[in-house]
Amino acid sequence: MQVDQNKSRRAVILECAARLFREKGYKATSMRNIAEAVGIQGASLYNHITGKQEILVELLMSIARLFTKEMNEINKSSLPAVDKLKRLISIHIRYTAEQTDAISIITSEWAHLEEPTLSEYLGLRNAYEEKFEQIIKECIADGTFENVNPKIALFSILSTLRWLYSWYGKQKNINPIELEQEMIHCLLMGLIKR
Amino acid sequence: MQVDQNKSRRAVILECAARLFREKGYKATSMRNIAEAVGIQGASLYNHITGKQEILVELLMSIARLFTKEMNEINKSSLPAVDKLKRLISIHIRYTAEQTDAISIITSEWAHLEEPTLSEYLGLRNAYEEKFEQIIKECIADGTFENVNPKIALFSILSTLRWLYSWYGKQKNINPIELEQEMIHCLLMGLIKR
DNA sequence: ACCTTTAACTAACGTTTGTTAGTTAGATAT
DNA sequence: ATATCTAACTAACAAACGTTAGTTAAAGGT
Repeated sequence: MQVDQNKSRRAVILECAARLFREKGYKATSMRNIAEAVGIQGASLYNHITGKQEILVELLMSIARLFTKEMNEINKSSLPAVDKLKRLISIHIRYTAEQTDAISIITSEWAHLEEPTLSEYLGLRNAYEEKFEQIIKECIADGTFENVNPKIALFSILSTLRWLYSWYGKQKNINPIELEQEMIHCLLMGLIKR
Repeated sequence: MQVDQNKSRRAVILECAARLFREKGYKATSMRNIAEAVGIQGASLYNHITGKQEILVELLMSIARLFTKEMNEINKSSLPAVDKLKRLISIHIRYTAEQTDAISIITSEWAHLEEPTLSEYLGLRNAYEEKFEQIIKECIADGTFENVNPKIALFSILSTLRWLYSWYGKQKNINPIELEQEMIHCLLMGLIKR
């Protein structure tokens, strides 16, 4: 029994599917498209996965759980709230660079999840956003931020981080460290008290 | 000949299609879905439109041309660059409120455009982004903004404005005027020299 | 040497897709 | 009154879809 090769084959399928889902979207990508990218026949995919939806679930939920875990670890720390935000920005940039395809899918294809996974995903997302907002409120409460509307600040920061993938990679002459510094500046400096 | 009713029927189809494209995506929305929303049979749609792609083209390009026109008018004015940015933010918020479905589609479904319309759309979008970036550069040149990376500032602002639709409307207790003020604050204050 | 497992294959299924063809009832124009 | 036009209908098409069934060749275990 070659568990190792089995797993790697499955990983290749997930990888190819992620790339195609990103390029064409979930619905526009057929099982035969994915199979062709892997180099096998469409029906052969079913030796490794139970169906198309399972691919989406696996790609999406693994990322969702990753961000949930990171958020929990940050909240366990005793960092000042504004440093928690900087860590979050840093994490978004890192995962966007490392797993661009999967990040792209979680941002733009989550609506194709079927129940009950859809509810599970939305639960994780809402929890993440609420914790994010809570940190922003802390920044206001401890006097670091001006008295901005926390929901608008949250939305402004999160939408930029989520759409990083569509833009990162096209810019050749930006290194990740500069990017991180500039984004912290653009996203947070408007909120910090002067 | 009832041109008026003909036009309104066509408008209803575009409206229903926009809503469905937004809710389920272009590929996941069938012609029969659209027809059902209108209250006719699928095949009857073809008395008013030439096909599914035409609906997407019409919805998308009308918005693209709208933003192109607004950008040109702003650039014709002799406003200070930072006020041009404020006008752009204002315009994005207004159209997002007025035409949420179409705005949603231009942000998330443009990739389903077929050639040659796809190239035409991307041309308009690139021109818009370049003019937007040029205004940011003006703000840096005239000393209003700090010496930030203009591409990162552009991306940060634009992604927030583009994703407004996914978020606006869920927030009951925010009026458009407050939203505009807060967004100008969140998006621009981090850039302005202190 | 024999049995089991793995992972590929071909063939086919029932459904849905976008679209076309042909028809028809009612409104409008002459 | 007759002809034309509009906008709906039913029926059907060919293609593509996700998926299932059954088969086969090779690899691994005993």
